[in-house]
Amino acid sequence: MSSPRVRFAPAPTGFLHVGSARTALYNWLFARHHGGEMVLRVEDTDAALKTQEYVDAIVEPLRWLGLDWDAGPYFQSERRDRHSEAIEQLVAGGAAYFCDLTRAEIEQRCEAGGLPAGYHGWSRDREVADGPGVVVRFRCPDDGTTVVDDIVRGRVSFPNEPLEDFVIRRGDGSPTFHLANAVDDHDMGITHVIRGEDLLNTTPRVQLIWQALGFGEVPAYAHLPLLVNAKRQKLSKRRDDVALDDYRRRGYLPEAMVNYLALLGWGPPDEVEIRPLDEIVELFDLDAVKPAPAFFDPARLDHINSAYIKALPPEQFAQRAEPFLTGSGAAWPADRYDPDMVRVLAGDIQQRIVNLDEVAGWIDWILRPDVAYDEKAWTKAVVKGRAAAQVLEAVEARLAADDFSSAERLEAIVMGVGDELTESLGVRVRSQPPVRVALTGTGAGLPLWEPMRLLGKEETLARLRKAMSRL
RNA sequence: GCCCCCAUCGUCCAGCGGCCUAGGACGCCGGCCUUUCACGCCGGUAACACGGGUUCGAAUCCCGUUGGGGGUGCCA
Repeated sequence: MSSPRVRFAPAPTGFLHVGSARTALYNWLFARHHGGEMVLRVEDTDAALKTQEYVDAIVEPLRWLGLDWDAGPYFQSERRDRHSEAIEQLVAGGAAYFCDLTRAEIEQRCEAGGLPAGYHGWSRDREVADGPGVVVRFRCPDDGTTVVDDIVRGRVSFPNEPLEDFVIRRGDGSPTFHLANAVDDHDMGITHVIRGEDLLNTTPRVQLIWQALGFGEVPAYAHLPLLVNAKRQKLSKRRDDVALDDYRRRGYLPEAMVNYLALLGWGPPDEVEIRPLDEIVELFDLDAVKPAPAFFDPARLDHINSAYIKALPPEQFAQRAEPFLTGSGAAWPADRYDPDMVRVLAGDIQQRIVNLDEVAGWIDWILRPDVAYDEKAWTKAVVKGRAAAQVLEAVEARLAADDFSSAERLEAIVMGVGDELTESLGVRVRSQPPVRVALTGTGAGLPLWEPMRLLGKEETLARLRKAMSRL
């Protein structure tokens, strides 16, 4: 294939939808695989949406994912003159005409004529003059078929008959997206239009405009399967988690997100699903994309994210977790946070979390000045724990003589107390549970010894004494 | 209503006429490991929607049915 040129053309809605992100990714993968180019074009036919905030809401998530583009961002709203020119050309050639019927009038006529709802070509020969509030409609063929050759779906035929003469210029003079789409795709030299299946039905209109404008051969089309929720409905802002940025905030890694998104509608031939992006670029192609809708499965995303988190070197893990530990929402004094602590504990934390926002839950007991006891754990390990008081007392005494320079030695000391009491009392005594609850407040957590060393001698002894006094 | 799309384990993907008593992954279940919680490892569960064709042979091709979804705007 000779250097394709694709475009990602989102509407500015204030956030980037995961479905849009998938579309952007597939465009990007296709362009990169074939050594082509990608254009970013913001479909702001409504110019009011062209604010920095709305543009950032598209651009930043794309950058976060690691997707770049070779041209743009272009703005549809900046091409208004060119669109008007195309509309004039269509009107002059008779392919489009003016219409002054309002929504209410159209309804009235339908009712009066017993027709199904919609516009039925009434203004075609009324010779309406242009003016404020007047729209331009495209004259659709009354019969025949429009054929869309789709890379994912094969040949799709649409009868022209049910197509109404649709609006290509609104009453305020702005172009609608069908018109702008055809003109922009043509002018920008787009060779492949890759987008969601929800737009498949609009393709005949765009192609009809394309032909009427004398643009020649239409681009190749590829309509990607929709991303759906558990009920198999198209993901929607109202009922589903669709904002890509929310996933970032919840601690998903961009490389995991991109990897997962690539797998919705496509799979590598060798069945190795978790792999670096450059390998996906190499293996990806549009003709291998599956046409059926794909469920955006949070459980699977979690699995992939946890795999990426586990693979992070300690240094990097600490670095990437930092934003989740230093925010204003942190439940500890800022000066207690130490990036080196996370680096040291990285391995133990990594195997226990799915998202970066879970890091805090494993180490907050070290960072918080006070222990928050989980009463159930306290009761089980300390109140009902065998010889718990003796364990705490002995551990405190021996730890007081240690310098806390070695986690291994701390482990030997605590476990040794358990073994000795087991021997002297003749029953199995577990020393770890009461110590763990005394220090962390909970019954389960990271392997205790390294964190204990990090917590420090003074703090450790204080917490042990506090637990003893609480008994 | 009309138009369009889709249909392999619960989910995602493999299979593009014989290699399929249908493969991988997630999930789920069971076991091993483990003096916390996890990780890890091993094993198991589970699908070609249905009915007709075509063919020596169909999960794979065709038609229909059923089911699901999308579209039907002066949104994109």
